[in-house]
Amino acid sequence: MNADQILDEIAKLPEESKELLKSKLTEVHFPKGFILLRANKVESGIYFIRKGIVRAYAYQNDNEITFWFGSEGQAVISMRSYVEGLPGYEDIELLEDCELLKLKMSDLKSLFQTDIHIANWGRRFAERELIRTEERLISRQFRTAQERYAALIETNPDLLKRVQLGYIASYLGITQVSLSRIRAKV
Amino acid sequence: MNADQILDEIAKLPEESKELLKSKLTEVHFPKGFILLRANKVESGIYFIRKGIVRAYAYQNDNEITFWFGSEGQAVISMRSYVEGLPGYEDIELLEDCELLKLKMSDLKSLFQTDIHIANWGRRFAERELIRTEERLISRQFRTAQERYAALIETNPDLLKRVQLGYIASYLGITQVSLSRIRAKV
DNA sequence: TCATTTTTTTATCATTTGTAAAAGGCTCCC
DNA sequence: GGGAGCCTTTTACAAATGATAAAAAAATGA
Repeated sequence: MNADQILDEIAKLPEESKELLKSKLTEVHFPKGFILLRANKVESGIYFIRKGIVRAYAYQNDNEITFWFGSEGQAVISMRSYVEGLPGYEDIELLEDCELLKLKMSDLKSLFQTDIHIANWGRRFAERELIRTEERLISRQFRTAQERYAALIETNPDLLKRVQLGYIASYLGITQVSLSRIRAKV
Repeated sequence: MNADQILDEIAKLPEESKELLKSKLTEVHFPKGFILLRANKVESGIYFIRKGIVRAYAYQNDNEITFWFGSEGQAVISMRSYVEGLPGYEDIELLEDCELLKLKMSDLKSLFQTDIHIANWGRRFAERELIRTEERLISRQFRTAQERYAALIETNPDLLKRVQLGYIASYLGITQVSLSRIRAKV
């Protein structure tokens, strides 16, 4: 996935604004296992995934909980750092070798002040993330673990092939043993 | 709560832009029990709560699930209508007589195209809602029902006084019986 | 390829949570 | 003051999920 595709997917931009935004992107590569963002740290960058898959996780007491997966086209970002300037709660780990586009939050935020198209692009970005987050919340509140697993297979069959079941169980909010039981039933 | 307070709380606006936005607000009153937004309908308005408390709920099979409460200062909005132009999943019911400020999405969206300050205000609005939603999701994924109840008392003691426990149990993702058990323990 | 490590499944038991039904409280209105 | 209706709590039982341990399967690396 290239920069144009990623930016356009969020919201169409006039050519001039898009070039402006693209000029702030730099390509970076990191290997599988690399920790891209750190919990309890104010992060200053946003990354867009050109290739690869990542997970966000945090600790509750002593056990690690995976609560997000990102793959091609998605933005890797500590929302708390981005929106509130506070340390985030999540580590982001690369589950494959990744090609990423890096954007400094400070660059983006100055563009917001001077280019109305980019300000609206940023608005669309937040709105899309909001809808995604709301859908995850509703899925969690309304569906049983079994239904959530079925929905995941439906909407994101890739994930099952690329991510180990322990992480998926954690994402679904159940133990790996429970996920195994669910898989055995179906 | 007045319009200035509500708008400023989301993000500061230059006086001129603020007056522009305020000129699009109209005050409306509805009684307790009124259904402000309807599920499966594309909604065209945003409401800000001056006074009162409301809940969002939806149906899963035959049982109703409350998944959001809004009170003074908060925006009542079908995010799916607002962001994607699609029918929302939620009914919004007023739990008290309410004083609301109504804003047409169409008015807001044209201001986004012409006033960069309002575009950034709209961006901040989405970002703040995003953080709130993310926090609810994380609370749900990381905390037990008992911890979520304790957190609710801590951060929102008002709610307990203004909303009946059946709705709160549903919001916490447990049955009213379970909530009773939790309350008995503490 | 074989040995080692990691991941997934299976089995058992303990705990939590849900369902259904009953009882107790509270409020409102006549 | 006393019902009627709604809200909340309690109880008993059933179902689902978690914890732990161990076996089986798959992946990794020398």
